[in-house]
Amino acid sequence: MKLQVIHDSRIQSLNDRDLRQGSFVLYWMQQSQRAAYNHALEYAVQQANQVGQGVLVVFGLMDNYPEANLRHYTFMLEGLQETKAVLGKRGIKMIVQKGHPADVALAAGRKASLIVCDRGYLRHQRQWRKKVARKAGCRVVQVESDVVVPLEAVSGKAEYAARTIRPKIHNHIKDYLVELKPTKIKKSSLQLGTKGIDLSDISAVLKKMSLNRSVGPVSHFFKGGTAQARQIFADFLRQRFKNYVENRNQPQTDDVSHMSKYLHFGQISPLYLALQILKTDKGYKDAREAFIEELVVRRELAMNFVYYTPNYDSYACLPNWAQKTLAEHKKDRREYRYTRRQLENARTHDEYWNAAMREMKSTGFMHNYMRMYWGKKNLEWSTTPEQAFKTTLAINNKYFLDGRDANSYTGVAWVFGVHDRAWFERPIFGKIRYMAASGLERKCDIQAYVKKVDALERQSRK
DNA sequence: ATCGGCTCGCGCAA
DNA sequence: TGCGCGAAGCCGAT
Repeated sequence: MKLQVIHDSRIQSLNDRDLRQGSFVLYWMQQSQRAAYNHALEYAVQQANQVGQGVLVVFGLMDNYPEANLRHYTFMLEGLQETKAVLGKRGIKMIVQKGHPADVALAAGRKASLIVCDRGYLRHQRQWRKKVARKAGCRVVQVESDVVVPLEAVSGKAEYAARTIRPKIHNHIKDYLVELKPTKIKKSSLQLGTKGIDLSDISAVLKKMSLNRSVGPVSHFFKGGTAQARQIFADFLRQRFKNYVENRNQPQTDDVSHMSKYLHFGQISPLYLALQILKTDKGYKDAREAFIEELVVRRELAMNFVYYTPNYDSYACLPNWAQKTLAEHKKDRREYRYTRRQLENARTHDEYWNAAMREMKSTGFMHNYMRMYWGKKNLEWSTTPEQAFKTTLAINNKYFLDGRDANSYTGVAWVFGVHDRAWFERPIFGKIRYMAASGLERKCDIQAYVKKVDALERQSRK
């Protein structure tokens, strides 16, 4: 049987240890929480087939995950439940165990011949993998499955802007837009004795966990899982894709893909989405290009940012020109100033901004165009830019299903000048790009957006 | 409705 | 070293 192609650039040994005479190959799943289009999983299957063993998949479910709350945990568990079931049908046992992910991986890996892990670009994700590689008694191999073009193949440094990374990505993208079909397994792992928690009742699992419950689930808007993601994306391609170019910056419409939350939890593969786009009618050339721009160029610029910028979550990550100009305007008079509480309660004088905040709280999502406006106003209405940065990131990560993503950190930093250029100097913002309510009125039907959010809020109260 | 100016720095051409 | 141009804009002039 022909092996599925996994480029060498996706595969990295994280330690120098050898394969061991164990009883299975362990796939420690953490970022890529899916059964399909998962290079780490397929690599593990290939390796297991070679030594005549099965693949055990383990996921570490942690109490009090930093900044996560009931909303995020619910969405994630909905996805994990499905992934476990789908893997089971393929003869692959998946267990979810409570504990710190690295500890769970190490414990499950004691009898493994080899540990395979997937890849994440945030600080803690990298630390966990490092720890497992250091302490494991066998070889640990990391397989990238979270971007279309592996980061190091694109660039070895923090890119300055979209325009600098764009040609570098397009130089390689063709090589990586290749199908990844499931490799047939030679030996089932379903008989392995290792026990995990029962995922059949998600609310029962959640009840027993220690976690922040201040923000409720949004399953009636967005349910977690690969099947849901595929369904939403298929609907997008069928109904909304034709409007994408015209409407993607029109917040009163819903002509967006809604994939970012599924991408964040690894429930859908960016490669799968890109390949689906290639299958669309060639007549939608502009929409195809615009979507690939968002999915690959901008998303992978965000990955590049967090990977090569150690302090991606602090104010000091901003470029010098941005910090300088904001410092020069620190003392400027602020006509409006709101506390974090006022902001979170959507109690500002600006009904457009309030609507954006309400959409975020009630659905776990905010239209992309409003995310920019929302962030820019946080900067305008905070006492200092440093405080604005902190508050914006905190609220972002609290309510968005895709909070704490590389795109969250990059999106917030963009508000303060990252990947952007200088503009006409004005109060508070200095040379940072400004956005105004009048711009919303000029460019979109912002009243219709407010009404849309009113309706969404009513729906969420039901 | 459309246009130019504003402004910084990267990366390429020379 | 010079020059073009860019993650989503604003504003005033025409």
